[in-house]
Amino acid sequence: MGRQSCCYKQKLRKGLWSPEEDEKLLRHITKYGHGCWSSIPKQAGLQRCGKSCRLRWINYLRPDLKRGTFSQEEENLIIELHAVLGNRWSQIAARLPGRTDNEIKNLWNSCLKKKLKQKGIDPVTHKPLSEVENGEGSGSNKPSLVGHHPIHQYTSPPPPPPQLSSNWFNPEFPPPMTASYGPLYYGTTTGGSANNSTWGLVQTQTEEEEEEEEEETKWTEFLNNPLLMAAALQNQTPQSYYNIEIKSEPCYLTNSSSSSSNDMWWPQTQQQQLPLQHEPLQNPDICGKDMQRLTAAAFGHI
DNA sequence: AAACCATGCAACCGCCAGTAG
DNA sequence: CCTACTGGCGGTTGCATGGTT
Repeated sequence: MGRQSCCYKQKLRKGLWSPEEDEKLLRHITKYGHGCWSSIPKQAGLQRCGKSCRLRWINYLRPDLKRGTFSQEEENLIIELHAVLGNRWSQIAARLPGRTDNEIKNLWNSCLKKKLKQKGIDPVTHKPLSEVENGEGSGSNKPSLVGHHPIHQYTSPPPPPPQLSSNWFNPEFPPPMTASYGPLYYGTTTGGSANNSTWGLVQTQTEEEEEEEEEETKWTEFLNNPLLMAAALQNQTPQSYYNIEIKSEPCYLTNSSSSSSNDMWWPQTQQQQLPLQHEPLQNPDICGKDMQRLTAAAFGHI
């Protein structure tokens, strides 16, 4: 309410982009790279703010964007990643080549949420709705762990769950409510190939509340002890964590020292960018920046 | 045919973190 | 240290479009 946007202050254009504006921006970035976004509008002859240009480029003009409807696999992946990352759209988008965080966010809000509800799953907690309803007012004032799932669930997965990722929209999903299901976990089945890594629901042991409390203490300890975390991270296979990492922006700008007019910014191919199964684990990141800081601390970078 | 409604999507807003001066 | 600036992110809004009454 209080303050005006940058566009207002500078009397800049707002609203939908015209094809002419698109062309100007595209031509400019193609030729010079984006460099400093705030200076782009001037250089490109646009009556827009830098932020607006950046958004337009990222969400619409980028040449590596995959337009069109989401495949079933993509939808499933988004749901699975959302269970772990919560609303960290940019990190989710980093796992889906050619998709933007905005696109994914829109899909989630307009479509996937509904689908999950229809399946009886709470889109926020990813637990069965019945459980969520019952759980309310049960005296548990603990903050939701969605998007902040304890790392040990990934490093030491329980036995393979009954449901795998591809079953999200099976007619038989969700499974019969005979058991209580906790947060999603990701794990690698023992003795199998790396391809046996699966997502699934953790069966919680509601009767063991003491143990739960102990687990929570361990988790707090874990978070507060970078060395423990670092050890866990180092034990990861590339498939663990689903290769979740700090947003891996496609590299549009090469090292300025080696840049030429031809190689300065064009995006990597999708294959280079992120084949889930082949990319080595470089920046495992379950809890985003916080985790990054902690792991950095663990390795003595802080 | 017109009015109304629902939906999807593009873009804006405001906040935050990082960084340069 | 402090401040201003910038880029990035998630939440939200508003418009266009298609479907329904």
